[in-house]
Amino acid sequence: MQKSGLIERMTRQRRIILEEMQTPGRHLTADDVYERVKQKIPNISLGTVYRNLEILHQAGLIKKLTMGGCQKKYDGGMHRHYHVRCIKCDKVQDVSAEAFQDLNKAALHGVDSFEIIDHELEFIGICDKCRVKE
Amino acid sequence: MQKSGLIERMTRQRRIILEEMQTPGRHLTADDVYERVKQKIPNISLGTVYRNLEILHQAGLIKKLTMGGCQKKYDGGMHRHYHVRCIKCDKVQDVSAEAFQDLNKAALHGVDSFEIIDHELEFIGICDKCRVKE
DNA sequence: ATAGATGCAAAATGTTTGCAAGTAA
DNA sequence: TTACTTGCAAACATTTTGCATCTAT
Repeated sequence: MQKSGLIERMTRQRRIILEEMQTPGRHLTADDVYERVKQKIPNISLGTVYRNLEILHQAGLIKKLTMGGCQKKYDGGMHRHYHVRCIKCDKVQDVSAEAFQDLNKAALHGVDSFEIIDHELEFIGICDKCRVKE
Repeated sequence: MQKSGLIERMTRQRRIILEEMQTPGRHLTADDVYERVKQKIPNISLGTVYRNLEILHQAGLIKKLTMGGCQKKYDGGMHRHYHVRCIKCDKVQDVSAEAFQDLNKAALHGVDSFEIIDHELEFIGICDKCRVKE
């Protein structure tokens, strides 16, 4: 992870969303964040949460996780970890990410009760065009 | 990848969807599949496509890709490859998956014009509970 | 002062579901 | 024959957007 942009304005909403993301609770959906922030700013709108999560993500301050499903999840944490997802019931379990030469085999050591079948790996970066625009 | 179940009935719709998935075109959305299959079965419904993609996925015959965005994509291909996604514009490019000790560094060799920032890795498997049910 | 941010509500997008009719085994 | 599958349409869930107002710089 690395910084790749700066926030122009730090509004109350944005600051509190960021603070909320930096606490240990992980894998928050936009709606999770909305519910949490609402306790401090009762009239914040869900649209604002979405807009800010995207901005914070693009600034490199939080991660946007794909997590297999449709609903995106956001993670303000820094420590690297992976996930196993059950092909049948969609249950997700964390995998500690250490020394993985043979990825599938290594995953077995970080997880119990899962039969590993496959994995998906996606790199995140900035393409030429967008780098120029910055 | 591996087989992990069998299809009970092979309807015309299911067979043609599967055939369509086995051609080289990759990263098809449900709607892409719908459009293609409609050329052979004009009155097929989108719901049927969704239902069958899920069934084929659970049978281990096709992969369901997360791909970062909300829209799920399906891949009938067998050869392993990864993706780079631009954090800004969401452009996706394939990465050939060979010898990657240091994953981010290795990705650089499979891709041009991207600045790699991070990656997401997700394992897919079957959990205890679901294995028992089978 | 003003570019950017907000709240609200409506729209767009993607996916799932209930049901009556149809079909593979 | 019958349990599974289909097409259709409506329902759902999630995310995005337009706009008038507000606010951090």
